Amino acid sequence: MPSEVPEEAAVSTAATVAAAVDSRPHLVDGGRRSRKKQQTRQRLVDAADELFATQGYEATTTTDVAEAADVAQRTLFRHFASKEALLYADMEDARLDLRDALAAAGGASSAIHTVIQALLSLEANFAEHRERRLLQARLAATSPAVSGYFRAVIQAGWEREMIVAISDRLAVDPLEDPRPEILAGAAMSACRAATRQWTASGGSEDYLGLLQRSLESIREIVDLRTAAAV
Amino acid sequence: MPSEVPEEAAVSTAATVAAAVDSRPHLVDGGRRSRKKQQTRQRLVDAADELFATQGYEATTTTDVAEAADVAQRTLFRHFASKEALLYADMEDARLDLRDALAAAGGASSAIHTVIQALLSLEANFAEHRERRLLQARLAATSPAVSGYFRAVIQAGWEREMIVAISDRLAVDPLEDPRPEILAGAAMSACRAATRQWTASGGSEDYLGLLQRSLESIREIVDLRTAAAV
DNA sequence: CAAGAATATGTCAGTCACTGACATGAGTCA
DNA sequence: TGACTCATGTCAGTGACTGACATATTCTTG
Repeated sequence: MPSEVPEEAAVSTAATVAAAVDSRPHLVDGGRRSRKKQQTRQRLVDAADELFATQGYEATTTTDVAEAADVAQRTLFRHFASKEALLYADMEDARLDLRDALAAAGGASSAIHTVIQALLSLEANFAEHRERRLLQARLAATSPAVSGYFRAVIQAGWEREMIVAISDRLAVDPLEDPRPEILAGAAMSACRAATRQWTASGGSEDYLGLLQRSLESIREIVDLRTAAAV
Repeated sequence: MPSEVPEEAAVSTAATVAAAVDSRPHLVDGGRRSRKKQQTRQRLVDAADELFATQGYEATTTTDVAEAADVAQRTLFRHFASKEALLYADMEDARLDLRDALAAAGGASSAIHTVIQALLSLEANFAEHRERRLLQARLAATSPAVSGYFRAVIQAGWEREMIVAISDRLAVDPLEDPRPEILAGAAMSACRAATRQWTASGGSEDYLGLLQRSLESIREIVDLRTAAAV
């Protein structure tokens, strides 16, 4: 078995969930200064999307993006921690949305229901990002750096949100009880599978339906026998 | 939901499993030339382990490792695709072992049983790598690059092996049916959880027992209710 | 055994993501 | 207006990784 690790040993408790809603800098609008900062950020994201889409991910340098956004490369790295973070700029918000959705779905009858309900509720918000998500999927298909970032950062971050919510709800210690982590891992795998199907269809299929079917089939993995078919 | 991707659209079928056993260059021993090459490789791995353990991962440069192994840095990168690959040098072998184990466990009553059986059978072989696995876990805890590599490369590779084996066995298309991927994701999360517990104990607890308990609890994730405790 | 083909390694120069330090200028606030 | 904050520019790094070419060792073949 591979070796892994606490990922971030001290996970915050759900008590912090409600208080965290306001930690989204680009939604608060202090004044001209922060407005300009957000404009710069947006220009960078737009420039990156454009260049990634036309030239490909690897072929685009961070200097290219910075110049297209008419800022110094140094400025790019003051807004984004990495080249990959540019592509997944919207995902930090989505993670906080997931946190809220998990809290809102806390009343469900079982943990798996909470998770499914929360993830499905997110999809409504996501319909608007169709183009961007197709781009992300297409680039992840062709660049190991992108798919690696997705797994290592985005997916891991989402799993952590679920682990906190689930273990809080079950009143278990996620360092002792593996079940929250397993459920979170299964849920994210279901999301990946749904996204793969959706992407393969070029975005034409109904994503919500695919996701729902995929998430529902988590229940079946215990009884997969040779006889079974789709 | 995050966007992801085929990971490597065309997955090989289980038909290739048997034929792949001999694809481990450092086990075949052609003559003096390949023997020397393997010695160089081993010196690099040993030097890396030593330096990573004493100075830490980030503080060790690839040039440090190369010099400690008395080769050029360029030679290091002819043997290993990345700095992280040095640390997880044994994992490529382990993946092939997993492939064999999955084939061997193919007769189990259900897919989840096949997976559990295969993973548990691997643990026997792994007892010998105790030190190295503790090091890997410790470094993954402190370095995002390491934990990211683990998730993005090692774990993803193992999941692919499981997906191929499971979907072959169920005679389903893994691009259409999400269940093999979900099961694989759940299994790897169980492995991570077990490894985390084992690492937290400093390697003193019985890893096989932890892994078994963790893998068995995959069955329970469907029925997690608030009432339940450990 | 003496070429000659393969190939593992060394050397060197280069690319690119990312960072620390310092300067500057626009935005904010008393 | 004047002091203070902070987003940005500039510049000089560092470090992982790569292509190209030279060299030396090993394998092969006549």
